[in-house]
Amino acid sequence: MARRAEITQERIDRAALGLFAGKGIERATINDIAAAAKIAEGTIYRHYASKDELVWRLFSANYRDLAERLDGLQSRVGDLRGKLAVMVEAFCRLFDQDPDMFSFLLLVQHGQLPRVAPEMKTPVKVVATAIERAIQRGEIAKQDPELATAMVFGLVLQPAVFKVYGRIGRSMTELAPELTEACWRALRPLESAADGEGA
Amino acid sequence: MARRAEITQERIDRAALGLFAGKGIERATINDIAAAAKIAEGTIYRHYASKDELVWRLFSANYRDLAERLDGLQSRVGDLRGKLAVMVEAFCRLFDQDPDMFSFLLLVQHGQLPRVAPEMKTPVKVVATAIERAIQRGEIAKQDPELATAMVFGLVLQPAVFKVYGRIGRSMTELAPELTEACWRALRPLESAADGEGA
DNA sequence: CAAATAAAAGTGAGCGCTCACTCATTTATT
DNA sequence: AATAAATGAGTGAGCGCTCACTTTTATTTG
Repeated sequence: MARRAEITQERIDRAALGLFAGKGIERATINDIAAAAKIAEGTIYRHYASKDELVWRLFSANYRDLAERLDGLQSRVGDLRGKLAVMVEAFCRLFDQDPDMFSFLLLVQHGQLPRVAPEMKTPVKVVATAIERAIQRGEIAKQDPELATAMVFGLVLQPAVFKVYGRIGRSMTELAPELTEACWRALRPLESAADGEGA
Repeated sequence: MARRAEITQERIDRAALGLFAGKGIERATINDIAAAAKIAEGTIYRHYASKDELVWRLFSANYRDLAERLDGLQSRVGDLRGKLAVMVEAFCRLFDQDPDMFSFLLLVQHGQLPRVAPEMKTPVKVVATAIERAIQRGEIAKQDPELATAMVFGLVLQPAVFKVYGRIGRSMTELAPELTEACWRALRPLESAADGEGA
């Protein structure tokens, strides 16, 4: 059993995530990470071939995980309004639970996104698919689904960024209903489904 | 006359902006910048005391400039709807004109924002002030102005990010009216001002 | 005006330092 | 005893920055 190694790897991952989120990828050195994880520098290389691989694994695992989670929730609901509600809620809850992870994802996305394989499930694809179907179904107005996806992401991510900078006091979870409402209004729902669920 | 120096400085600025936007601050070396500007490495230090200062000047000058521009336009219009329209339009136009600058601003904001003096005019403050006044005036529903500001920024910036990644084909300028509309809907306008200006 | 002088701008080899990565050795697990 | 895991001093490439020197531009002088 490689129990010892597992524990060590988890310590590395946690330490790295925190440091990356706190001071950025480049400014967090392998030495910093080793110190924070209370292991030796060389040990990190028993678990990862390079710093680059560490960053990539941390990113891709968490990114895929988020996508998987959102997709699981979304698939249990029929209408886009409901899908948005559960996904925004889940995102906000996860953010409040582990802000470091989201700082990290936001921070490295620019460097790592180009690496994601085209077939990988991503949060963007999950939301985009839900929106496309809602357009076909006539639940929301006809529009560019990519633009609609971008707007939904912006509507949720930017408040998260503001929160990271301390510009917003309330927790993301508290904001979730408002954000869902805002997404819904931005997407120009057509008059047919049940309206009037706002706070 | 220091004409020569001016030209050189502009070459440095342009080269740096492009490289920073393209490969990130840390991965763009002073050597890269000098090569792209077709000058010697040491010359850069006749104009900037350090790489850090170069980054900061590039950021703060452009950031302040954007704020100034938005504020100038915004002040000529009375209602929030109109203010948003001109600001979003201007932002989109500037983005299309110089995408590198926006990639750069988006990229470095995390590192540089903590440095901005509290009294400095920023795009965020300009928009936030306009929204606060519109709430007081009863033009839009009562709500957290910081959250509203975040939503407006997300609604415009995230499509810009998508555009940078090639997920959106149309130019930002083309999208401006749609984005303004989306902001307006997200902000929950109260029924009183003239509606029906959409595309 | 040209020649002489001063000042500014540009150059690039080299320096010091940081940091990702290695490896011979030690410690823990089976 | 054998294998796996951890250690940390050591290594060298890469980078920001310096500085002695050259070239260009501006100013002064006869």
